[in-house]
Amino acid sequence: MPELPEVETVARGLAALLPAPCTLTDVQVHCGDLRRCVDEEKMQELKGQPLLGIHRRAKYLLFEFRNLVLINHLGMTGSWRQIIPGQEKKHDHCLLRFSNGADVVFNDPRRFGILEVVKKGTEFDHPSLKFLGPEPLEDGFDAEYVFQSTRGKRTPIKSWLMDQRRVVGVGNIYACEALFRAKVRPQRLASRLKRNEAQALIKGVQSVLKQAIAKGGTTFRDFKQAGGGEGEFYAKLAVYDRKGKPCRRCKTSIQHFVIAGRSTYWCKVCQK
DNA sequence: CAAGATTCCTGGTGGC
DNA sequence: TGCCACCAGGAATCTT
Repeated sequence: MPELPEVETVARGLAALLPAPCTLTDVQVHCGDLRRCVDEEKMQELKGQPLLGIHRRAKYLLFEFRNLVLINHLGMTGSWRQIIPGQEKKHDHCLLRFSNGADVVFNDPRRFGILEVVKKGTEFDHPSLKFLGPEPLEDGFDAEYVFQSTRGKRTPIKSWLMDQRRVVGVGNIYACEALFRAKVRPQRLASRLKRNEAQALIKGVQSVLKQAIAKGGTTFRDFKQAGGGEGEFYAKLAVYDRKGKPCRRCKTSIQHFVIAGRSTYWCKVCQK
């Protein structure tokens, strides 16, 4: 599922397909019924705009054009791929044609994705982006921040980690993996996190995200890179989707239960 | 007010 | 083999 490493991988893949200078020459919205209905008129305003860059903020992709920004969220099953005309598939929602000859298509079977055009400069005022927490791989996500902002929070640390207002980009898979690396049980209340554990958690989050980016993300069922390739981090997972399998550290059987409706995996020996 | 539950959606899977 | 219940989960919305 697209979390930070997967979205970063897609951003890099698209940037490679669409190097500057590159202008959007055509927009086709085939089926705009995503989580929020795609505003086709606004999408058409992108036509003729030079593409200046493709960036990631949290789990959002930002296509920066001269005057406008296309905000895209992959949801659960969103993917971009390059096609040659006539190669459209089921669940292709939108096609972007560029002056370098590249046609890229957004496909999303489960339709949890978002495509929205906003004026450049207003993208971070968008309700979906306005209240996002710090990037986990940038300054601001440090032990002091984690320790202070978990005080008084009577929610499991795993839920805290997945709350995009606290820190962005961490979803179910990497929350499980980061907590394993930090040796902290996912069900521990955030308020009970000690200072040294906050430090360990940061290290766990950052190390797993960096390694996953290096492997092109994790393909679990759906995720595809911009080129259609699969992420190779699945083989490196320590706990996620490993119920009953031996812990890579201590050989104890990996446990599975549900926290806040989300599948959770952990080692009862390694994590305290 | 915060935190948990529910909702959206489709394809893949496992059980019978 | 066919059918069907169930599961996957990011984020918005609802409920407690």
